[in-house]
Amino acid sequence: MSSNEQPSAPTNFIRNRIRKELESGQYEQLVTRFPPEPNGYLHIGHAKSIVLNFSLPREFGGYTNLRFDDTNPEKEEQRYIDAIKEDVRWLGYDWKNECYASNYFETLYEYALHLIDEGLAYVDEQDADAIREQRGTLTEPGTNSPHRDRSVAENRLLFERMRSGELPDGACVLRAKIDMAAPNINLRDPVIYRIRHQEHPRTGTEWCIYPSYDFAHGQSDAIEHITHSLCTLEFEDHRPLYDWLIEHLPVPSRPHQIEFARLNIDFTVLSKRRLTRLVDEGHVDGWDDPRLPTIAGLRRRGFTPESIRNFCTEIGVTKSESIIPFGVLERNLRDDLNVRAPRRMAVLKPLKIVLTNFPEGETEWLEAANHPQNPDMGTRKVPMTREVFIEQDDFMEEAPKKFFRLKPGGEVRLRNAFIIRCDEVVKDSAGNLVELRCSMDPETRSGQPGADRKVKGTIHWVSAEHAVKAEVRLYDRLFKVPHPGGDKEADFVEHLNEQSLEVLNEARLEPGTEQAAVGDFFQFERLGYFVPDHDGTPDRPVFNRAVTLRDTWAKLEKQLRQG
RNA sequence: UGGGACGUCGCCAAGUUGGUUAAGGCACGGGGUUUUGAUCCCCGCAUUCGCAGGUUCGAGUCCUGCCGUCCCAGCCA
Repeated sequence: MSSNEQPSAPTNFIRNRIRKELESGQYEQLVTRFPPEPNGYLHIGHAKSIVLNFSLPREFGGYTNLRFDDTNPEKEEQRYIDAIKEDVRWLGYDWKNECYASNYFETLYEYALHLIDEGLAYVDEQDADAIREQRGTLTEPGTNSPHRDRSVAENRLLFERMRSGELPDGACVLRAKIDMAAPNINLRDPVIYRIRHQEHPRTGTEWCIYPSYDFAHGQSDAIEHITHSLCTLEFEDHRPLYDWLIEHLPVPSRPHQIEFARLNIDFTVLSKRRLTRLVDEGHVDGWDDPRLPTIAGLRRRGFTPESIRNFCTEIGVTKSESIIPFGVLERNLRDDLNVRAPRRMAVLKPLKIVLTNFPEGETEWLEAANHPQNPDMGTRKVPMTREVFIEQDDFMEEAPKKFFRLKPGGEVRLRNAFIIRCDEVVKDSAGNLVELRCSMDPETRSGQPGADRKVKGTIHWVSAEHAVKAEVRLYDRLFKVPHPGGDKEADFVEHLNEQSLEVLNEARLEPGTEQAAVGDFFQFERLGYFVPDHDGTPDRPVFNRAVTLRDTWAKLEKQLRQG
């Protein structure tokens, strides 16, 4: 097994319901669908839906369709269709059928005609404002449209004219005739077709009328013989309409809509509207910006499909709305990469040290394990020379007692090498730290008898002569507040964290690491998990930090600072 | 003030048709191992299920009434 995926899915109300239905023989196989609208990129919230929709049939038998809900050509584009397919595949799922609501436009049109013939739909040529006013309010019933009781023949004629293209946008709509006094506003004669002279990414200019979500979704489910149409809570109020249409139309099957709570994560936004704004207004560098919770962004950041799937399974599926800490997502990445990522050494902010008793001009190749707990991952040789770089953070001139790293006169182990002592701190005339002069204890070299001598700290390093210079990008939360989208007063972009990206230009990698390709991942020991970014070039590698390691010292240090 | 839904430990979340001591994960605290202050391993962590009543031998699970939160008045999905 290449990953450490959780063995069993936790139980949830949808799974329980399906198990019971299967036991009572209500249907022979489970058919679900993942129905994105191609008007933006998929994000981690979609991943929750994807994992649910694909894992259920996988467990109980059946299959999942990928269906593009492409009923609004004003916002939909082919590039989004392509990106969505790539993201679903990357997450590890394969759909049975690639479907499009637009494939059913002709059938849907016939269904509309059927409703008209049954006296259950009518054409209304009032404008949007008039229709809105007649809809009533949350506490007052609506009033009937003056066109509500047109004859079937007239409705047919008008609807055909809508399709013919002779009418401009907004000239009229087709409405289902249900009940203007219904307490559920969705039942107050909802609009089911509107005129849109707009080229569609799939059907081109074939149509100038498009079905609304309500009219297209359930019927598409029925056409595809979807048994369970899983969607988020905000559609709960639409279920009566969903059912009404299914019951009044000659559809080939009877799907059931079940709603679950959408995913919320703190310090980020998870709505396509807001993500689109961040991209369009240039607050981030495209849909795959590593700070974004988009699938493309998470992938570029260094997240693995396994970690995202595990996360989605771990958080569960319920009807209660919750906000998951971003750290939960990060921990899932760590858990996955901890067992799989080869270890390397890299120094983010270099501090030069000279090993005064190490022979000048010489290189010693030391053996280093690629994974401390997994010998199967093998070993590699790392070069040691007289001059090496260590992390600036690993040296303190005036260190607190709990600081286990290097300090004047103190000892520390160089990972995979030997123990050194800091003999001298060299500064320039301005008092800036220039380098450290240290002596090594050759007896403590890894593999030597003296190697078991204990010192408090072990730090990572790279040979100054061999290290490869690289750019390393560190990411922090995109927003400064836990719920950027929940602020009624301020626009969410005002809460953007301007320090969410930190670019390090002086990082040094253990030689060989620069050969890595996009898709590879490493643990840079003591620092975190890093992946090559596609912005990198052979002579200028670029790495993204996906996530840090759990850092107990940082936590302790913070506590000490706060007293 | 209409309709729909939700409310179990700091964060998630199990709790079959009411039946002894309210799963599990994360976080947190303590201890052990460790050449990553990482990982890993132990141990601890809700007399209580939004609140108040009621039914019952027995209720997180049933009833009643409150309280709180979210969604709905697009020719968006």
